[in-house]
This record gives sequence, structure tokens and C-alpha cells, in this order.
Amino acid sequence: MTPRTYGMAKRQAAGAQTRERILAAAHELLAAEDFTELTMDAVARKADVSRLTVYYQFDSKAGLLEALYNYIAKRGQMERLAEIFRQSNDPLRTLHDFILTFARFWASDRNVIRRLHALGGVDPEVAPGLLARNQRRRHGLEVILERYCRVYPPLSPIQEPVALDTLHMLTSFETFDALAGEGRSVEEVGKIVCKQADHAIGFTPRRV
Amino acid sequence: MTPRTYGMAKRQAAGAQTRERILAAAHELLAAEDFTELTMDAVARKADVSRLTVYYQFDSKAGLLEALYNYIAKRGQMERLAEIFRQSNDPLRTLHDFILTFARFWASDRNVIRRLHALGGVDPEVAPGLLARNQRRRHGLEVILERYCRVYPPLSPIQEPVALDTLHMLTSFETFDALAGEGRSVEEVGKIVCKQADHAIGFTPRRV
DNA sequence: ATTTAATTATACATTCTGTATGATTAAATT
DNA sequence: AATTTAATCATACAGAATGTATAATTAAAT
Repeated sequence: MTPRTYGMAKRQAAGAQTRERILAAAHELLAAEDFTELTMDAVARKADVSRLTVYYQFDSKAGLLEALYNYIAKRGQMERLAEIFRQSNDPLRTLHDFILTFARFWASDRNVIRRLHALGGVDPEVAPGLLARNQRRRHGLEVILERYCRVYPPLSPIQEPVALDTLHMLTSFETFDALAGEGRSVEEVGKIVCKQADHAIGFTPRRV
Repeated sequence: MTPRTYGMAKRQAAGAQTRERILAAAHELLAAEDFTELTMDAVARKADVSRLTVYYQFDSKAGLLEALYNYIAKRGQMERLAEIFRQSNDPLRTLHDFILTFARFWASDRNVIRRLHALGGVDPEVAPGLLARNQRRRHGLEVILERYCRVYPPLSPIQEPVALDTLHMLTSFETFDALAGEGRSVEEVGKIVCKQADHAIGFTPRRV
């Protein structure tokens, strides 16, 4: 009942370890061709753990998927985002770094993320988590756009929300997934998105 | 066993009528806030029909969803597409008409289509139907792009597949859904997409 | 009059999620 | 050392949903 925050090293370590094993198992199942095998039972079996342990650690399937998304975000090195904002030289450069960071993240676990998004679109318990992440990405773009408008010619009050929504759309997983197609590299996709994004905020590169 | 193609007016009409009622019921359930109510049982109850009748008419849930997509496409007046290609004046005009036709379709049943796509991403039996539709849209864009390159300065063999994938991405439901946001009109979204599409194929509008 | 398409009733098999109850093991606390 | 408690597991069960099997019924078509 009362959570203790001290001196439970071994127990916490044990719990964290099994959580890790379960997440790895869930990830593996979601990455497989037949991803319908992602059942609580299959996850438990693959993690070599009782099914009840999965419920004990993650409460529900939605909880497991939510945790899985965090797990992937860590592996995709999304912490780098904060650094991008800190070193604020050119807002346009920040935008491009932002786009590339997300492109690398989407590419890091493309199939799994696609399936997680699909599951989030179906399960009303998973949806809020995805929406929150979407909102965070949007807010990041809002900051960048504001910085941009202070340096470059500002957009009209009518154009600004359009630009923001367009950037939000361009940096989405769905956009990345469509552009990556069958084998286009992350860098290529990043370049395409950057070009469209520049156009969306009214930036015209000098003629070649 | 042997399908008869003559003189079964009343029976066919009866069958078609119940199919219609079932599809309307499924549509209504998928449009509701709590769309998890889309069960074969609920559909049957709402259509005032036995649950087995639903299976008799559509085989499975995947079959019902597939039929529902066709039902929506008809209501969304997607037949107009053929006409757009026939009156081939300016390829750029054709592209814009193409974009607007899809924008109107996506808008015609936005919530339902969003949920159908999510279900298609989860259910491997529904996925093929959605993929086929995606391919048809892609092929339409391919034709338009080819016509465009014959009139306007052609794109390099490297740029062309990029342009095609970008157009495909821009005309997707996901793009429309993101840009429409909360209350942006179809025309506005269409304008935004057209602008991005022009840029994707290297078309530069004359300076204002 | 007979066949057959469409519908319905009842029942059942299967698969998943989630909960209830209680036992076991080992770490942490006193 | 004795006790408490976190983590795990076993068994069982409830409930929802898809899909199948079998057979009966109604009305249209032959």
C-alpha cells in the first residue's frame, strides 16, 4: 500500500528485470509477420513468465502497449530532442533536426510502430497515450515556428495555424511510412520532408 | 450452388434490401462515439435481423467491413473520378480535381473512415482490401504525373518516384485527417494539399 | 407440387481479456 | 529471529466475441 522509495534495491531490480523481459517479448511478437499473436498469453510464454505476472506488472493489455511505446521511444533515442532545442542557432536548422530526429525514430521500429498506432486507433484505452505524444510533437513544432517567425518574415495570423498543422502532418509517422515505401533511406525521406516543410512555412531556398 | 442471373427480381431485391439495412446499421454503429459497439450482435440487433443473417450475407466481420467501405465509397460519390480523367485538359487541373475529389470523399465520412482504416491496420483479413484501394489511388496519380511530365518540364528518373510517393502521401486519408483538424473546411484543406502537391512536382506558380 | 434462396432458432466450440482466491518464495523490516 | 510484504505463480472462473453446425421455417421461383 505505502510505496517505499528507499532500500529495496534487489526487489526493484527483480521487478524491473521481468518488466524488461516482458516488454522485449511483446516487442518481438509485434515485430513478427503474424502480429495477431500478441496476446497476453503469448507474451507471458515468450517472456517465460506466468500470465498473471504480466497483469501484475502492467495492469492490462493497454498498459502493456503504453509501456511498450515508452520502451521503443527510449531505444529510438528520443531524448536527443531536448538537446536540439537547447542549441538554438538557426530556427530552420532546428526544424530540420527535429524532422530528422523523428524520421530516425519512426524508422527505428517501423513495423512495430505501425501496429501500435493501429491498435491505438482501435482500442479506446490506448488512444489517449498516442494523442498525448502527438500533442507533444505539435508543441515542439509550435515553439520552432514561433522562433522562426521572429527571425524570418513572419506569417500572417491566417497562415500560421495552417503552417503548424502542415508541419504536424509532415512529421507524423503516417507521412514517414508512406514516403519510406520499400527501401527509401531515412536520410532521403528526411530530405523530402524538409523540402515540403520549408515550403509550408514559406521559406524559399536561393535558386540553384 | 448455380447462380441464376434471370428472373429472381423479388428475391434479389429482398436480399439487397437486408444487406442495405445491415450496412446502414454497421455504419451507424461505427459513426457513434463508442465505436467498440461494432459487434456482429449489435449490428444484427440494430438492423432488426438475426445474427446469422449477417453471416449469411457477408460471411464474416471482415466481409462486412469490406462491404461497408464500398457502401461509403458510393455515398461519397467516388464514381466522379472516372470523369475527371476523361476531360483531360490541363494535367495540373486534373491533379487538383483529383485531390479535391478525394478530400470530399474523406470528409464525407471522416470518423467512420478513420475507424475503418484503424480496423484494417489490425485485422489481417481487412488489410488487403484497403491496400488494393491505396494502389488504385496510386495508379491514378501515376497516370496524372505521366501526363504532366509530357506537357510541363519533365522530372528526372530520380525525382519522379519521389514525386509519386509524395503525391500518394499527400492524398491519403491520414494527411486529410491531420490537416482538417477541428473544423477546417474541405476547400481549405484541398487548397493546402494542392499547394504542397504543386511543390512536390516542381511546379512554381507565377509570382504574385 | 417441388425446389430453392433467405431467414431464423438453438446450441456449441474457441479464443481472449480480466478477476478472484490462495499459495509460495525471497527480500526487507522490526 | 520473527514478521511483514513484494513478486510470482497455479487454478479456476466469468464474460464477451467470432464463427460453425444442425435443423426448421417462409416465400419466391420453377
